[in-house]
Amino acid sequence: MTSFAIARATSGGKTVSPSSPNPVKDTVSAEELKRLRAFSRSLPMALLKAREDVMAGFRPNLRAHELTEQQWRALKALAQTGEMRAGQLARASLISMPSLTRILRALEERGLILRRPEQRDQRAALLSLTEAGQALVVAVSQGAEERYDQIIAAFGRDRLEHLHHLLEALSESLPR
Amino acid sequence: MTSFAIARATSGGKTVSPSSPNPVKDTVSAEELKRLRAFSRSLPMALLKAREDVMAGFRPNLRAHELTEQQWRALKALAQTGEMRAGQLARASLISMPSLTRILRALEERGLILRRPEQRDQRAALLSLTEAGQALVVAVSQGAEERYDQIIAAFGRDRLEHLHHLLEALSESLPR
DNA sequence: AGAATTAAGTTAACAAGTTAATTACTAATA
DNA sequence: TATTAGTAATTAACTTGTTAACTTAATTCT
Repeated sequence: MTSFAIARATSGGKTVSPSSPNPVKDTVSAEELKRLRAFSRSLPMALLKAREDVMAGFRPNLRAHELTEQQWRALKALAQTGEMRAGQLARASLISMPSLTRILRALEERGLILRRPEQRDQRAALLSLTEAGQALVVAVSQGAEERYDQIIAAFGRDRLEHLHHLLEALSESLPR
Repeated sequence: MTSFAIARATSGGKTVSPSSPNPVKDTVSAEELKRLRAFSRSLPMALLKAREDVMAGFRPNLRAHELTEQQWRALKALAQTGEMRAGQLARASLISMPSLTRILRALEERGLILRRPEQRDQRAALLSLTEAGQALVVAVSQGAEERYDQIIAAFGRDRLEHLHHLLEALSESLPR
């Protein structure tokens, strides 16, 4: 409705009409704006929306255990790999080092993880789950698997597998 | 391939050996922990990683224009749809209302958007791009399209299309 | 060995996500 | 009409993402 159309300085359209009080500007017509790539074809948006929709089903379970999504990712990675350094954990859980520092502080205060210095490299610290941390991971995992069953039932196991493969191929095909 | 049986801490493991000084606890063996769903099969993680990898190619362009990712999403949605209310914009750009409030404040201070009250509903405000905002969207879009060309070249147009369809189907198939 | 360089983590500052509470207005109902 | 319920947007409090600067320890180089 609203036409934010004015004049187009760059393209060869008609010149500013004599009655126009404004000089030529870098303005864009509404038509031009709508010719831009639609949001529906934005890959980052599509990935974000899919992730939001999927996570919506997991959040209640995490909340019930007083865990944020990122805290859960860190615990899960430690459970799967065992004792590891902060840098490793950051890469495994897709959490940046500054965020991880804060998250580990919270998990440590809750008694879910342990840190112990490494002999070889005094800069590094080795991280691992406490028994309470291990028990929590198991408990949360049970709830999470139920959600996975829902997703598989609704979306189909084969399509889910296919999606995983496509996503992996996408990441690998991208430069960098 | 991988078997995704859940580790069951509560059920039938062996009982505490007589030599064990500890009473029965909710402990979990390392074996059990590693039987948990692998991160590689976590759909939220796969979507997050793919999105990160894709966005990595867009960020330099955004930074060059002093825009955060979310500011860009808001501007882009306004460009595509035209004047709209905050609630609409929040849904279109996948930004929560509290975040959007802050983002709009920043964009307004930079002179990229306008707000005007709506007659019918005095609570609502109508948002639109200023001419500067329109020009910025066009400029950023040009850089973004170059990245899309890279992605298509590396991943393939047909696979990209296929991925879009799968993601849409996933969102629609999920409950809620 | 001593100086410069590199690496692992932390801290700082600001933007954004999440949940809950609030404000201001509109719609619905008695 | 007055009361109640609902809606749009903002604010508040806390956690996380992002970039850059900084600290400390290990490595390299002369």
